[in-house]
Amino acid sequence: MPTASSSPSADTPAKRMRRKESRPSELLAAALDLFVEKGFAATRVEEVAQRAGVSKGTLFLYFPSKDELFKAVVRQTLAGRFHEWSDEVDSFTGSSAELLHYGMHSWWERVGNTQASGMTKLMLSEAQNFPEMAAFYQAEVVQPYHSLVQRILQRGVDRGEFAAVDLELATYAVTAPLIFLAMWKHSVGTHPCTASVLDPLRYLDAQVQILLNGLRVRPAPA
Amino acid sequence: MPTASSSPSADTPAKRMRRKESRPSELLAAALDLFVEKGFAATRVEEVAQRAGVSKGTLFLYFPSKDELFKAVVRQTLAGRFHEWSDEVDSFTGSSAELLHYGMHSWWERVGNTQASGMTKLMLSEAQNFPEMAAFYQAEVVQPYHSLVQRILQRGVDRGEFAAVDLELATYAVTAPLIFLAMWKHSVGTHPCTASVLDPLRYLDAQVQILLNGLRVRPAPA
Amino acid sequence: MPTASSSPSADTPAKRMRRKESRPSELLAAALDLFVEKGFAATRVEEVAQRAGVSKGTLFLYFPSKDELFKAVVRQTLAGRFHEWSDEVDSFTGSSAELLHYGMHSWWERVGNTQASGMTKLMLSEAQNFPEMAAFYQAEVVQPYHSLVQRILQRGVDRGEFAAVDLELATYAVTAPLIFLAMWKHSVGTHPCTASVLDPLRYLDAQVQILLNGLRVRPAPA
Amino acid sequence: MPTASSSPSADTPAKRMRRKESRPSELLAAALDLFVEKGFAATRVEEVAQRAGVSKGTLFLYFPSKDELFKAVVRQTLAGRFHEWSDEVDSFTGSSAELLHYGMHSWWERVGNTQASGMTKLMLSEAQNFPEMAAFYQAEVVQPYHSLVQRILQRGVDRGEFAAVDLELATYAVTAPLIFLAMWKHSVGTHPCTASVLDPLRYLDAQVQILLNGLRVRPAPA
DNA sequence: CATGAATGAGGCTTCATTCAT
DNA sequence: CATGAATGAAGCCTCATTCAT
Repeated sequence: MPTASSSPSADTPAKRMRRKESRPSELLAAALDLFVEKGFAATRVEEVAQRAGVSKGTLFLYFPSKDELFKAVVRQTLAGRFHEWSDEVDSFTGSSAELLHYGMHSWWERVGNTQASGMTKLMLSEAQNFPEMAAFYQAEVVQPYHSLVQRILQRGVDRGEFAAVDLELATYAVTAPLIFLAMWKHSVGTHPCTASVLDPLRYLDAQVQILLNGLRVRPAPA
Repeated sequence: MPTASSSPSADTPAKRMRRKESRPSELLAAALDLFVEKGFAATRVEEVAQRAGVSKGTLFLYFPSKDELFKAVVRQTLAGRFHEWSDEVDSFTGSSAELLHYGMHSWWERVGNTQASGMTKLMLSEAQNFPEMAAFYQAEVVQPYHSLVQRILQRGVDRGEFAAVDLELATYAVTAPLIFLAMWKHSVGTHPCTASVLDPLRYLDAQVQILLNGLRVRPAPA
Repeated sequence: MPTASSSPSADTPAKRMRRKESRPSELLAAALDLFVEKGFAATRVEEVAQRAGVSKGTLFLYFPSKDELFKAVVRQTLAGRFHEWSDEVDSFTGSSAELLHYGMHSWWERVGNTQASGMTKLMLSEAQNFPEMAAFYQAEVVQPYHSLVQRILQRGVDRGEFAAVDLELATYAVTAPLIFLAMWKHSVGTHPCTASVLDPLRYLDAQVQILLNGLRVRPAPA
Repeated sequence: MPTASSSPSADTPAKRMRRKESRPSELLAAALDLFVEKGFAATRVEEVAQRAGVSKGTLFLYFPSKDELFKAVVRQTLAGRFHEWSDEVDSFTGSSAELLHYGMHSWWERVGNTQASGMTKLMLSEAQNFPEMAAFYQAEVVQPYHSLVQRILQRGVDRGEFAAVDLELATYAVTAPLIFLAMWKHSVGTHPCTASVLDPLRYLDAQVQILLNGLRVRPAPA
């Protein structure tokens, strides 16, 4: 340890360099928080930069505009998680009722109860102003999600566990409570006075039960 | 009365028409459209005025600020319709299953399938930025709605038609598809490519069925 | 009194007609009050109209613009009073010291302690923005005033009552306390906390005494 | 160090010069000029910015609003100079008559004959519209000034140089010519035709003489 | 690369002025 | 003549974006 060259002395660019790689993701995380919290228009880029610990100008080194920052947030938050979930469905060994229950609770744990669900709200709210983004969201998020749910339902039908209902409608039936929870969490759910009224987990359990009743679930044939 | 030639018919290009009586509602209608379409922040007051056929300054003769215009839209669109609906519930003579079906389809006809549902989306999206407005919405819209649904469900329970489920959760179960439809209609539903995928009426029917199954509806005791 | 034709029945234009003549002066009075109270820019024409009991449009029937209204106020308030005062000086029979005392107290009673002094303040404040008006004020008010004061002083000198001072400077010495009182009355003097600190009449008395001392007043030679 | 060629000399037309340090004072100077010249309401912030050589937005980096800019001008121009003046009074060794003469001429050199006297005019003119500002001005400018003048007069009385007059009134007698000069300089005094009529220094000399006569000045007792 | 001072288009709001009734 | 609803230019202020350092 001859010289303490690694210590961040006054002008050492070490600190900057060290974090250069992570700057975009830090900015995206800050932007996600603020967009979800305040909406797109009400969020100022300077706030995003501050929360990410950089200056306003730096943000524009990584994202050419506020619009592009928004698109990047959507892409990062929602892309590339369906592959993993699809594998889980494929390798699931329990009953389809259990799979449906597992899937919906998984969604809550991994999406609904995280900032990611804020993006759902954000897309639904601001999609109109970003047609390009809406198309992207439709193709990269809505469609994969839809397929995934349909595969779960089809599995139940194929195995004789679910009645042969209209899969399209049933998919929406699954989706509605998730949308509802996402919206609830990020709107009225943020007010303390109303926050304790709805227990999301109990609500999800009840929804699964209703859905299964609606699907006239039967035990897997022996 | 062959031709009402003296009436200032619709297409009259006359400027400076004096119609103080109808201005507020025209402005509110224009504002509703644009707020729903583009969100609060992205809507410019000049656009609202233009769509209402007046100049920017005229808007401020009737609403002291953009915020107040927004509040007025909320009031006009959502408040004060629950009294009528409450009466309908009181005087309903059919089964509670029919009442639930009727209520949800009524909502679709009178709210969901109109611009009014856009305000639901808007409130959920922008409420954070208007704490005062959020409180108003909670008190004047959410609470009355909640009470109304609970009364329907309680009626079924009291008459032995519905199982004695958790009314709070059941209310959310009723609400979720409505929220879903409202969000769907005003986001992805506006794109032609996706518009035909979901038939709201069939979806509602299916939801009612699922709910009734979930509530283990039984025929009214003979 | 055969028929009560003079009673102001519903649509009788009598009331309007009766006051048509006085409209301009009512508007000028209202404008004077408000201009003095709030300044030119901060006074809205609608306020002036309201205080005069007419509508905004009516004001523009009598004055083509807010600027012209201001000019009219200046003209009306300050024109044609010097002739009367000049006569008073001519016919004054007492000593010149008494004349100076009388003149300054007269000014307070007729100008300083009325809204007219507000115009002094107003001209001093806003003259820059109305070069034309400033010239008018200079010619129609300042010059006549100046002449009047100089005649009083000259009278004292001619009669051996005042020392033969620089009349120009002496005129300003007379003027300063009047300007001071006018400004004081319409600025800090309006606040209750400071209003009672200065008694204008005592202040004027003291000023006259100082002036007379300064002019080394001597009794008129026997 | 023959030539400082690298320094950004005065005439550099470069835009986006970064001079955070000097911006506030440049803006304050520009604002002072314009406020004095045109009044508060008639001065547009963009004018102030232009005169300071910056853009509209830059002004708002340093002052959060036009009102605050005005307050800052008042603070910088008038407050915080009384301490220095108070010291001068304490350490003055001449007669009280000389002190009075010195004080009034000092005022002319340091305030009356500078833009600072424009703020006096401005406060008197616009104070009504800024109650908060008026209170600040009263506390930070009027009161200290008043105390200072009274101390000068009291010194003369204590030393037997001045008659024991009403100090309150005497203070106003001292103040009136200063107010008069300030108003005169910034209203009619700006017009060339009238500018040469009054020589402020001679006027002040005459006023001092009148005051001293009025105070029945006597030589300091031997 | 990073900074943050500077920019200026654009939004909300006011209000003098117009004009159909 | 009188009204007051309507207009639109103009002002204050914000903030996404740029760029000299």
